[in-house]
Amino acid sequence: MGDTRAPGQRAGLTRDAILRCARDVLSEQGIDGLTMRSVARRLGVAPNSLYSHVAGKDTLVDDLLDDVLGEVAEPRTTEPAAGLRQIMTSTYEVLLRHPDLVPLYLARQGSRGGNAQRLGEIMLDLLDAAGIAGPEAQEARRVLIVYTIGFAAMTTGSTSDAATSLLSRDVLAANFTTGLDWLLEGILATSDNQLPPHSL
Amino acid sequence: MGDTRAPGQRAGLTRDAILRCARDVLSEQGIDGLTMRSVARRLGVAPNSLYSHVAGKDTLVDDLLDDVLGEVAEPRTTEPAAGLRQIMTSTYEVLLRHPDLVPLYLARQGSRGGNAQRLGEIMLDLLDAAGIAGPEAQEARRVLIVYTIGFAAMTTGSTSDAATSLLSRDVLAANFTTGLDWLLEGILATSDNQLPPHSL
DNA sequence: TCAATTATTGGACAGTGTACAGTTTAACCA
DNA sequence: TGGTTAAACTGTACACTGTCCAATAATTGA
Repeated sequence: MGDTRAPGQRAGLTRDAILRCARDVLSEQGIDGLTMRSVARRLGVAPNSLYSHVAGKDTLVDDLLDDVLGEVAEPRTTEPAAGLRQIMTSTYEVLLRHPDLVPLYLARQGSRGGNAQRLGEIMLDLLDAAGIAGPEAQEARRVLIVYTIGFAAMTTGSTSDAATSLLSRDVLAANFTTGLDWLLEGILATSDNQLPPHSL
Repeated sequence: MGDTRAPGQRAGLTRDAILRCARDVLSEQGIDGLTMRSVARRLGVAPNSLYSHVAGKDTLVDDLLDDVLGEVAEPRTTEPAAGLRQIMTSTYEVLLRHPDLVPLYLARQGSRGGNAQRLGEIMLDLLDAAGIAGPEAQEARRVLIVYTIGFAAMTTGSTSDAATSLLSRDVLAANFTTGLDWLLEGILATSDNQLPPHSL
């Protein structure tokens, strides 16, 4: 650790580098191990240095969560049922890829960052194409989001629970899809323009 | 605050009093305001005193969560669909009565205390009566729990979201029931002994 | 009545997020 | 090229957190 820097000497710090590092620390040390100081230490930098690139710990975590949502694939169709199933499934897969983040999403009830907003609007567009708009659309969206994050938490969490480990990821993922289809069926059934019967 | 106590003088502290007080602090000051010191201050006691009745902050919060689950009413029937609907609805209502706790349930993925265990076993019994046992029963239970807590979070959370406040609690509660029935329908349909058609 | 246990305190420690005031570097404009 | 300005980074420090330790008073039981 001989490479101490005098005040003023640049370290080449970057908002992205900090986010990446925070993600690494989180996955290696868990949520309790994620501190400004631990991130700074791993970057070989004084804790305060982070504040030149990040507003604070809360927004760091917020940014972290929203950053990951950038991995969610946009749906490749404008057909409501298929599009919604695609976007939710992609979200579910992204969450499974970052198990450590899932409890954070739950505690903060999602994310309000740019990526979250973008995905949210895509969902509203799809719902609108199904004839669902206004408050009902907002609600349907929240149902889908809660279901997806909740299910990811179920798939992901508490490996200490003996009963859980008996269930394979695949089984749970399959159940995610069937439950999602139940929800979509129910949501889209409230629409005025009914869908063609076999669209699900 | 003249009533300082010398070391050794009893304050009549109680585990239950501490839990109740912690709940009050939580609902008034939010999760960030819930500290050992704030609870102790409100009880007119030194922070360390709490450690004679509670193992630490983590278990305090755990106990708090499980304590509230004691309010959930046991189902008044052994008929699976009705019983499950009763127990989940009661849980949902209890959660709505304690909105501040909901994010904590989410972050900790439920509760592992005695009350949680009792309720969980009642659910398994009901599922068993419907011919669902083993891993499928575990999974069905988790689906129901995640759905219920998740929906409570949706009903409860983020009053800052302008769109949300347009939806009344009643509308959301009604939606909880319909979604719950979808899930029950789907879960119980996987059973071998089919239910009589109109049992839902 | 005396001993043992328990509840409570003051004081302290390590760790947290973050503000402040400096120092160096890089960027920009003459 | 040189001088000015803005930004990156540091050391130090503060208020706050959860929790341990040793001392003390009250309670309990024999």
